[in-house]
Amino acid sequence: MTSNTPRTGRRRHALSKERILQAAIAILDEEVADTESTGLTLRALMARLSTGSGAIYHYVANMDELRAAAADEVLRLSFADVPSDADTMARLRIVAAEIFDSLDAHSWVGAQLTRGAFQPGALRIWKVIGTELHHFGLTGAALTDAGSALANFIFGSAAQHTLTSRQHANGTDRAARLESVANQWRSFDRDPIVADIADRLSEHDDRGQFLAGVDIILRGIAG
Amino acid sequence: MTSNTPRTGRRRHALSKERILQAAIAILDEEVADTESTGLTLRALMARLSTGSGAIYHYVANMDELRAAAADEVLRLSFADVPSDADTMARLRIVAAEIFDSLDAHSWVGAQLTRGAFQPGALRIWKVIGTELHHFGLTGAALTDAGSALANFIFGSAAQHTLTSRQHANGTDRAARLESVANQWRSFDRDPIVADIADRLSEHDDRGQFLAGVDIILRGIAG
DNA sequence: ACCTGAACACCGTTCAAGT
DNA sequence: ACCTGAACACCGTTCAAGT
Repeated sequence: MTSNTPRTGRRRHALSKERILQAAIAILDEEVADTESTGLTLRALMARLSTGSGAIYHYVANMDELRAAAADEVLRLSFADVPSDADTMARLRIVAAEIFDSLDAHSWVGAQLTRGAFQPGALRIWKVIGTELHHFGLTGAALTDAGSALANFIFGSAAQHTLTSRQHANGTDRAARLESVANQWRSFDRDPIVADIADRLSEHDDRGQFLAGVDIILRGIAG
Repeated sequence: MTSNTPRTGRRRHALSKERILQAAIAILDEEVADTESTGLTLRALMARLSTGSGAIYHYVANMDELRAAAADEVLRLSFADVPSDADTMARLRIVAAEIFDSLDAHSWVGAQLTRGAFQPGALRIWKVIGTELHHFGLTGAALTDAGSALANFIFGSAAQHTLTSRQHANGTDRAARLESVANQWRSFDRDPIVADIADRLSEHDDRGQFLAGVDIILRGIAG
């Protein structure tokens, strides 16, 4: 950012928390292989930054905190421009769509949000929802009940969506992956209702289903 | 089950998938310490069953599959008695409450349901919800939209609830843990809306909030 | 202060060998 | 068929040592 480190022509890229965070995001974005990827690994981070473990631990408390920070960073960038003129419900719909697109572009974020311990990304989502619902006029238990309905739906959708996210392997495409999940369901349980759900799963549009869910909940809140 | 292995008076407890599953559940139920527990470990399983790794791998494909099966088993037992006379919405409320109580009694299940790969427990929940919504008269996209709203809300709530579940450490009680989470939120973000949510978090009743969320979604579906 | 890298205490999984 | 347990290829984290 600032114009120091003018020494070496090809500067040594001094380490920083910010640089580590960006490297972590880059690795996680690339890591999405057809196989169940290992995710972000300290050793992968060391290789990319060509440094040792001690250097990284000088800036980061531990790997879990780094993973949580990476997910939060992706979400932070996703709340770009919510028009202030729209009404609350319309704004919540826009925010939800932004979150979905962000999760879809970075398939690992959904899984990260429901990992143990404190997740700043989850708090970020809670905050934007809570703010809008407050503007809508809700307070107290009505606000937290409505907020938890919407936030937990988003967390659950996010975690599920990690399995079928767009940005996955180069080899297998989304349709093939959806069909494979559907087949798993069908072979695991022969019940016709499961077959029905599996049929729709393999043909269906995740984004549309997510937004339909948001609308159901907003209707339940307003109604 | 059958009356064989009559040889040794103190029978050697022949290994089986069922016995491994029960041991895994027992370990996970006990593992809930104040510290972020490691969860189920192959070596812990070996110690409890006093056997080697090869013996376990003879019955189980891998640890992830075992963890998924353990969560599914807990959920299977939770759908005890749903009265057939009640109407669909009432039955869905009862089913949701049963799921919550199950998650609350086994704090690890919530986190497990949103882990990678195929989760039979998630399919089980989808199935019971889908069946009820089908009885209600929904089909096609209306059914999957409503089902995903309810199912994903449950998955998200489950994952969040793992952090504050009743059956946790012996030392720290639920109230203290909730207060600590609330403090983490407050110190992470000074925004008054966050403080508001944190206040209610530390005093509030998870079960009531969960059921309120279910009611909001059911209202959105019916409305 | 910042960085290196060996060492440690763990993981899950495999597999030759026993019965 | 069922089980044993050493060996392997990984993890995240710590820390004495360098600059």
